[in-house]
Amino acid sequence: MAKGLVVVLAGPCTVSYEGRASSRLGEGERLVIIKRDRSVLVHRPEGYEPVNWQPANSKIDFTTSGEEFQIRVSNGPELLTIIFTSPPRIEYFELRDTAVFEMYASEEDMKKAVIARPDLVEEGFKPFVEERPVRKTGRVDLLGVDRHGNILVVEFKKNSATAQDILQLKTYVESLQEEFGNRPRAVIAAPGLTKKARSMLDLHGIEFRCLTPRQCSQVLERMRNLDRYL
Amino acid sequence: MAKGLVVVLAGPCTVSYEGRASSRLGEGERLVIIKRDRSVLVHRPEGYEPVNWQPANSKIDFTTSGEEFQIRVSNGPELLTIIFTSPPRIEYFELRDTAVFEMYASEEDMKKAVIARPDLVEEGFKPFVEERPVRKTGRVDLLGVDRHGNILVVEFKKNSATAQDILQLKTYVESLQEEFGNRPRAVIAAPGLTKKARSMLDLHGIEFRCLTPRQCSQVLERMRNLDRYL
DNA sequence: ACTTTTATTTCGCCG
DNA sequence: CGGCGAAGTAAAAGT
Repeated sequence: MAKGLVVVLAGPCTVSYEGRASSRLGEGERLVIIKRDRSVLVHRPEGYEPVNWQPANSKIDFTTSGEEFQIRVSNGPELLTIIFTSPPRIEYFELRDTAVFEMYASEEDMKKAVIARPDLVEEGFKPFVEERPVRKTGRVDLLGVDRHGNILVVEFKKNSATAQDILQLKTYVESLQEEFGNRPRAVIAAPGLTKKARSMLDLHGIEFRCLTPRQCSQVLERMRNLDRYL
Repeated sequence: MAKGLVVVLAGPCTVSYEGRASSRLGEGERLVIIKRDRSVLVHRPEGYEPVNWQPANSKIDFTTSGEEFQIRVSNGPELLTIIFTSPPRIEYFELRDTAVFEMYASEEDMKKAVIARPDLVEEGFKPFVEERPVRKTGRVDLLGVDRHGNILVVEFKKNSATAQDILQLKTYVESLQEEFGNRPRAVIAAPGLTKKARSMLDLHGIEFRCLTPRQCSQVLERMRNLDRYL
């Protein structure tokens, strides 16, 4: 098996798996993808998931006996066996890929949505500063006042807020308390909370507002449609 | 899943995704797999998971502009955009696959095995009800009586039972206690226990029965062989 | 190294 | 259609 190569085999095969569970798949035509990290995927012609697989760094053995071409992929106690009942079509792909995958926080969009519709955080909320610097090296996502004139800071998270998120917001609140003379209200706006984060809310006097990136993108989409009419 | 054309494109591309979240992937060579059910997978040369994807029944549009070949895959609010910066190599695979995939040794199978051989949990155990609802939104895997006529509930886990599993079972026991008037015995049947789970057993009055998916699948296999003789 | 938590989870079942 | 639970979940983060 040459290095840096992705191999795709296509043909009629049976697949069996023994390990944490067992599975059997009778004869049919599938794609078998062998990546250069020695991970193996067996894909049927439909569905997102591979029907069987083996993770990276597996031991891969090829055997031929008569018409049959057999691939054994083992990883500790896990064994995947693919038997091609007639010779598969084989395609080789030399893939160079060094790019970094970046999952973008849509927190920017959440902020935009809340600026457009402050009631997403709380009825009567009036935001007035974005990305307000705090504590030498930090920024609070959004700062404003609530309906009673209390200062209110909002931190956005596109995934469930973690314990660390709560702690960070807490340090911001403490800094702002020193700066303003009294303690601002703090709201973490996120689609959820990890268990630990939930238990920390009361302890640090931080409030939670459930806000999903999905809601926010819908708000923004509605705004764009509205803009088109004006 | 009778017959299907699966298309594999390979070449230098950038990938972006907008939907529940957002992602960006700079230029690099990948495999793009378009299945017959209009699901799309973008695979890098390493790793089990596709870096980006779109599920079955997506809307797929192809556009060419100059050197660029663009694929837009949309599914409701989700949009995946693949831009090939130079023409990709394209391979077509006609795959016929009608076989039935069979998986053994799930939690479901553990339950089946115990119903066939209740002594796997305990001598004299008589199971009565499967998946009995409890507590508005929960279900206890198996409910029956022990040799002394005490109600006994069994929860199956195919991996080592966790602290969370113990807590869940505890809440079920408390609910059933309210419902039945006295506290049922509770057994967690799993191949093992995490350290924390072990320390919680006595505390919450829950019993542990070591039961592996392997044992269970052997029991079921023996039953199948027996059926063949009758 | 082990446990816990997350995920564009996917997938299936059941109401 | 939504909500919940299982998955050979895999992968990442916390302990």
